[in-house]
Amino acid sequence: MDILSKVEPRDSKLNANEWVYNSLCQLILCGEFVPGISFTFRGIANSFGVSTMPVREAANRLISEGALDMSEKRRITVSQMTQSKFDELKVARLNLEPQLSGLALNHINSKRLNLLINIDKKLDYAISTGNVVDYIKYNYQFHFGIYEAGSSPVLLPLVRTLWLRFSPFYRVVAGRVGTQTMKDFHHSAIDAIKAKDSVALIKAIHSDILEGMEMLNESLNE
Amino acid sequence: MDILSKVEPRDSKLNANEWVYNSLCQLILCGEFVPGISFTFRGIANSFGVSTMPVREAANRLISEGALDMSEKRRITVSQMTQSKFDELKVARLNLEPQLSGLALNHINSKRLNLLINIDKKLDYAISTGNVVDYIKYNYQFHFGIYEAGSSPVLLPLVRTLWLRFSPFYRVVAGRVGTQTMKDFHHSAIDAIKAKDSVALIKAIHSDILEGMEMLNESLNE
DNA sequence: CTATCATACTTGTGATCACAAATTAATAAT
DNA sequence: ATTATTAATTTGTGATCACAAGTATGATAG
Repeated sequence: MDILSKVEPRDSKLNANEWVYNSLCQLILCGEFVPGISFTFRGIANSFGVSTMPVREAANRLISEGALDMSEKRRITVSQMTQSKFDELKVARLNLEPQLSGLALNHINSKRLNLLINIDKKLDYAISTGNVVDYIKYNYQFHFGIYEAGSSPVLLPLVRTLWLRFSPFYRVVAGRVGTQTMKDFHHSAIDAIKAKDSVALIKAIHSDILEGMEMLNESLNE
Repeated sequence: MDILSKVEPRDSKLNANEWVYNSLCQLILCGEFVPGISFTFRGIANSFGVSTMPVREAANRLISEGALDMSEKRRITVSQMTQSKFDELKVARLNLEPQLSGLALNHINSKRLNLLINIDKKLDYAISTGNVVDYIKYNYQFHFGIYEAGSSPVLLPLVRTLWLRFSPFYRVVAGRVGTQTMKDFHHSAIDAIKAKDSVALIKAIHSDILEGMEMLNESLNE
């Protein structure tokens, strides 16, 4: 697979293993990977032009975070979604992300607000043109554009692992049902941020997650 | 440091890196490590009698989970607690662990219930004799004796990372204030399990966490 | 054509080595 | 005695190698 073209070039002050880890995260979160696809250490190492060493560190980290699986047949695979995993992801997201957005609200300045508005525009455009990959990407950027405002040392990494786990599944479902049925619930979040209304923001994020996870759950049952 | 004596011997069917990881987790969760203590890859490798390779994988995983820090520029340390970390840990625990116990309740059979009752007895004894290390250990065993009943693939690993993060701090505070002021809020949890009352169990776990974290928070501010 | 088994190849794991960067020890200078 | 400078040592990182265990390939027999 041609990975390097979809990945940011290596920053010289970044360790090789961090570069590989960040790149794999980006690929997962932006919906480039599909559940079930499998890799090998040597294969990834070849794609990135590094030795297997930094790949082992990056991939093992993603395995421990639940984003990748080490199959019993000596292959690294993108985790498949199951009903029980999904139910727990929903519980975790609904309990953590609204809280996290509430903590971040005070740190959202006007510059970041404009950024969010801009991302949301691109999101709307992706929906109207049926661009699934862009939809996944900008939806991610919108949520973490909020969450990352306050640099929460515990909740933010936690929530990131949740997204790493469901993003590949998200990609598949979005690709199947298309973007026509997708709605954009981010406007009420933006309004809440403008009004600096913490309760309203928490509520907006909560219903956004609920709506999205409902949609995913329907696809899981058929 | 003499590590091997406090750690389970290596299971032959376990990879070296898993053995090291599990052992380090056990040491952290049972309060054997104190925040600020520092290691090196080669030092740990020597203690375990393995090469640096499996230690790197184990320690890097713990670093990515927030239990250890790669601090300054070349030392692995047990993370120090800060107020913001603590506040987020409290939020995360209160939002995840009660839910997790609720999911696990249906999978607690009478055998496991007896195990929990037994652990709680040891916990009471540790409190009355002022044995801080045992208190930390049995408190952990009690909570995860509940949580692990239902093998939750998402919430359980998540909650484990939370415990990895606050356990060393817990150890310090408990050592300072002693066990005299500690109360045992587990009886109401046991009653709820006996009655198979999900709501009551969730409430019991919630107040147990709240009480414990309140105690920790006081020590953080002085 | 199918099934069985031996062979060749690939994989993750762990050990070892090279190396630059950082820390520590040692020495010299004031 | 204290500081500045240099040498020695230790550290994490990444590459490479050996190896057992898995997978794919292909030959052989029925």
